[in-house]
Amino acid sequence: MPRVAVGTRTPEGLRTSAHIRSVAADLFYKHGYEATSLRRIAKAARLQVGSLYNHLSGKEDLLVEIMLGIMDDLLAAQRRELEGVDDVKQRLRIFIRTHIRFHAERARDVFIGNSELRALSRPARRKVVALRDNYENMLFELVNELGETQGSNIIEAKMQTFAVLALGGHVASWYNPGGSLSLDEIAEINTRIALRQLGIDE
Amino acid sequence: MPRVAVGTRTPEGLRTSAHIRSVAADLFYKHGYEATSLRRIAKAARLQVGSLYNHLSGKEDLLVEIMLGIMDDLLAAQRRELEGVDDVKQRLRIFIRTHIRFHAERARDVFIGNSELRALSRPARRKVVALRDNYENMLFELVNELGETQGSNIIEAKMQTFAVLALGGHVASWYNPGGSLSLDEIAEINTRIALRQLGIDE
Amino acid sequence: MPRVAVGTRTPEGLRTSAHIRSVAADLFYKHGYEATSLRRIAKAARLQVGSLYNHLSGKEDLLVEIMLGIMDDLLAAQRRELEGVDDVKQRLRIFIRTHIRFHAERARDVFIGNSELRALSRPARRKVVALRDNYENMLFELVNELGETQGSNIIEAKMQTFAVLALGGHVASWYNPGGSLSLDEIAEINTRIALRQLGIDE
Amino acid sequence: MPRVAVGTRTPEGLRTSAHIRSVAADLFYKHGYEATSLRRIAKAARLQVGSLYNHLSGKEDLLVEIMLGIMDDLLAAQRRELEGVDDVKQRLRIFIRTHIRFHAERARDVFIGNSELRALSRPARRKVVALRDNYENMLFELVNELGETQGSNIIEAKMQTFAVLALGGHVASWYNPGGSLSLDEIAEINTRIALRQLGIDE
DNA sequence: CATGAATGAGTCTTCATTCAT
DNA sequence: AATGAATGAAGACTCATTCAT
Repeated sequence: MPRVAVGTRTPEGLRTSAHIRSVAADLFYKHGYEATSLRRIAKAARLQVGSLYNHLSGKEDLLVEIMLGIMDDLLAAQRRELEGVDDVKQRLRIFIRTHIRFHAERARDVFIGNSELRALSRPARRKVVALRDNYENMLFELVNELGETQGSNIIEAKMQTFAVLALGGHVASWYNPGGSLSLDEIAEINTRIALRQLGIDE
Repeated sequence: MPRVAVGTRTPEGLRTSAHIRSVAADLFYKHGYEATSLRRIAKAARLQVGSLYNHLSGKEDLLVEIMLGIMDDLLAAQRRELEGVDDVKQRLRIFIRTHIRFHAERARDVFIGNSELRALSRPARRKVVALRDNYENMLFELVNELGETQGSNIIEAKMQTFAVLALGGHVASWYNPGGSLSLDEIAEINTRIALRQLGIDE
Repeated sequence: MPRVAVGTRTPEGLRTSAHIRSVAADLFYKHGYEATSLRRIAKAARLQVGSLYNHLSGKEDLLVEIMLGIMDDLLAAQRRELEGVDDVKQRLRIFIRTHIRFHAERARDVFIGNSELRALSRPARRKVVALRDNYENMLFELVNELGETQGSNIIEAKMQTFAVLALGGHVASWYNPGGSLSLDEIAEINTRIALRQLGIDE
Repeated sequence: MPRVAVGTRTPEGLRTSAHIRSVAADLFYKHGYEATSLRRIAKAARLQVGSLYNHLSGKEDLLVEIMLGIMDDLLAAQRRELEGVDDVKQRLRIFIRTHIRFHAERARDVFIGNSELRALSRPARRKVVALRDNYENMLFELVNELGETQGSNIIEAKMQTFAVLALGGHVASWYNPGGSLSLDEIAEINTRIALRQLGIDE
């Protein structure tokens, strides 16, 4: 179920709507949600401020859509990649690689997602947090399973889960497509780093 | 050289001044710098907004002081702990433990320091970034030395440096003094996690 | 000459047009003209805001039509009821009863007419005021005639005219079809009250 | 207990505060509450819009203070005038005269009070309505007492109560200090009109 | 030092209206 | 006729900052 905008029925309007969202995400990424005014977004989208309201119901809309969208996509990506894989170690490897890769590929939105949770109103935050907990649990269970089948390697499951997740967030905070390392290289290296934390060093 | 506030000569004023800073840090931590108005700070400090200006020269002051202060303290802590230690592996272990411990103990300010860089004006940001680069280099060099003396363990020095630093930031983002694990336990566990990344598993 | 709307040629359109006006009057009654936006009217009429302009030339249109319409109808009602009656006292009795009854029956529009005069633009206001003066004069002359033929009863013709008219307005402000008194009873009682003011107590 | 403004402690500020309220009442009277913007009020008070907020906590404040103030004063005036008077007919006469006189003397605020009830938020409206019910009851009881002691004169107590109150409102809607009749004359004439409604014609 | 008050630019949002489709 | 989208002005309110007292 795609998250659609308010009152955009024509293809033209749909493009405008998407454009606004893209421009807004850029600005949120660069300056932060609170520091980004609708004026600025409107100007960047070459629109009057009031016109924005044909495409959204309020400033928070823009943030909520980014945050829910990124979590929807992330969960979907993991489910897709993990489908049909049974071996725990293999699932862990895939989960982490997908996690890192996604966090690099979608760095902008992922970064917003990680830094602007506070800016959400309570009900919106609840929804986002639910998805994040969901995601965190997927990894936590894998780490636990790993511990049960390979015992000695796990130091403290919760904290190691956190550490892996944090690595994704950190990659998102500095990844830049024009850098000296390719996306594949970054994914590969950081996957190995994360696996090492879990005691898997190959 | 201690970073002092504007117009705080009397001991009473010094207390007020410190109180304002503490209250401000709490609010920055909870709601973010941009989302925290001077009015809110004034109310929390039981003052009128105008009175704040007897203790600071502007809103940014509060942020700059936190950010420079935390880096000063962090660098000082590392220098103190590392003094007289020569063995690379030992130095690394100490650096990481100090890093994690500091990030838990000073979670509030460290978290602000990590999330509000964007909010700084250019000149202030430059100063803070210089200190952070400085700090990053301390670790980077240790990681490199480790690689040179123990070769095979290092995957990619820069990225592993980042990974360790990120771990501290992440600890700061969830650490809570009332939690089920003690500060020592957290420092210990996360130090082991970080060392593992670097191929040191003991 | 009936006051018709802009661009309502088809029977379907005429119904839409009337529907808008009815919905608008409801909202003006409940929240006042200034506090009622075209958006709200459109939503209540299950239309888009832009579509309203197929049926009216501007927001004021809606108000002007109500206000002129109510005065047209009121004047017409009085002329109809008074036709062929010659006796002054009898004419007065009929005028007042018709006045009260009309103000209860048409409470919604009458109330709008009394409270939103200020909201009209100057030219529109002039037209409405002319009709109201016209109406006021009908009663004023009756009161004067009464005074001339029955002398002592009139205290101050102008003010007593006002008092009677005000009674209608006040009935309109609280009349509710579902109340405990019937329309006939209300008309009867308030007619007696008004006549008493004029010294006619029977 | 006087209803005071927000944050006005200096005599200078108090004067500004009173000035704002006076200017606002004028504009509410002339154009209505909804049609009066804070911009307009600020301009009329020779202030910046933002400065208004040193003297009030929001636009509604201005309205609430007028509406509660007028009812406080009206109730106080009646209590003062009725003090020590026992005879029902005499009390009624005094109540009505005071009612009319007050409605002429304080026409501006009384008119606002009568026309802007809808504009109030629910909690504010409740407070005002409670006072109005209170006042209405004072008269209703007098009318009932009159009916009990002089039977035949009362047609329908509730409606006659309304009629008398409405007369005050109507006087307030047209009274103008520069008119041809003095305040005393207006009070006298309208008191007689109102008493006549109640069957007291002297 | 603290305060109440002022400023002017800014915040998000809503307004009536227009118009191509 | 109806719609989605645009406009530009205006809405109430908050902001960081200044300053006389």
